[in-house]
Amino acid sequence: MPELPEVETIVRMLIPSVEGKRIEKAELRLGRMLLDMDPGNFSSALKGQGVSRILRRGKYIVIELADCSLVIHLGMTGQLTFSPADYVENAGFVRTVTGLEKPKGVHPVDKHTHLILWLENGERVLFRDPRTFGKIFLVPGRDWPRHPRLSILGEEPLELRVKSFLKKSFPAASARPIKALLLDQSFLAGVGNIYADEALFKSGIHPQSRVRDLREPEQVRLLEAVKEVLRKGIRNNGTSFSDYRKPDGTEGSNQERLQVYGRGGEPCRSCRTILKKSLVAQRGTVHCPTCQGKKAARRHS
DNA sequence: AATTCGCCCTGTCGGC
DNA sequence: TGCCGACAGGGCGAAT
Repeated sequence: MPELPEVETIVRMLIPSVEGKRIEKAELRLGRMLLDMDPGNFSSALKGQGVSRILRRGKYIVIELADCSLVIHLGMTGQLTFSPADYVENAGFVRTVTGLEKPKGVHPVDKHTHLILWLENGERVLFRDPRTFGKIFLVPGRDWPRHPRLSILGEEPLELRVKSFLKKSFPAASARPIKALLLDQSFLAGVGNIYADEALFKSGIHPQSRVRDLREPEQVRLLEAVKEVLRKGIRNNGTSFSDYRKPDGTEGSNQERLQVYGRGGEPCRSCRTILKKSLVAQRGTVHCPTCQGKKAARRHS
């Protein structure tokens, strides 16, 4: 599922090929992906607009245009790809510098392709989402930070200073499991199930620990771990555990470097204990009973 | 007021 | 082999 590192990777890779270009036509193929707007109005609002800036806020992709902003959330299985002018739809083979090859990368337009932004010269931005948990909406001008979906977002994990953030925003009396807090987008914007489990493992904290039971050193360790696993995710171009793809259609590589997510029943890479899968805050959760137990907490202090 | 629950959706996988 | 239920889960609005 696309979380902060995946969305950041997509944005960084889209910028060089899309910023500064003009949208000739917007083709919305599944109306219910669009929020609060008539699909016809949407297409006419986008037509002819230049892309001035592409950025990320939490897990949202913001595409600023001349007089409105197109906001996209990829949900669980959303993909945003760039299809170059010479991309051949459904071609069995394409001619490349090394000869005839099957086209790689960008997924052809299929029944899961819900939005096509046609740029000049036949270039396209494709939004594809098999499970349709994604969302598309339009915000007037550059006012997207005040849109209800974005205004509730907490701080950007990679921009905050840990100590002052904790002082200001850590709900020290909360009885919630710490993992629920990490997933709460009004606390931190952009952390999802993968990086929450990875950060808890890295800091040696049990996902079910109550927020109020974490002492300051643990809080600091956890937030530093969040930043580290997110930066590592970005370095590796995101985690292609299932559907996530980069804008060129290829996979990231962070899935090869995960310590716990998706590894329930396998041995811990650190201590060989069998990793335990459970349900925490209604989310599938994997942790190491040894590295993230009470004894581990003492070991870290 | 804080927290949990139910729902949306479809491809994939394991069991029989 | 084929069918079917379980599962994956982000975020919102309702329920507790």
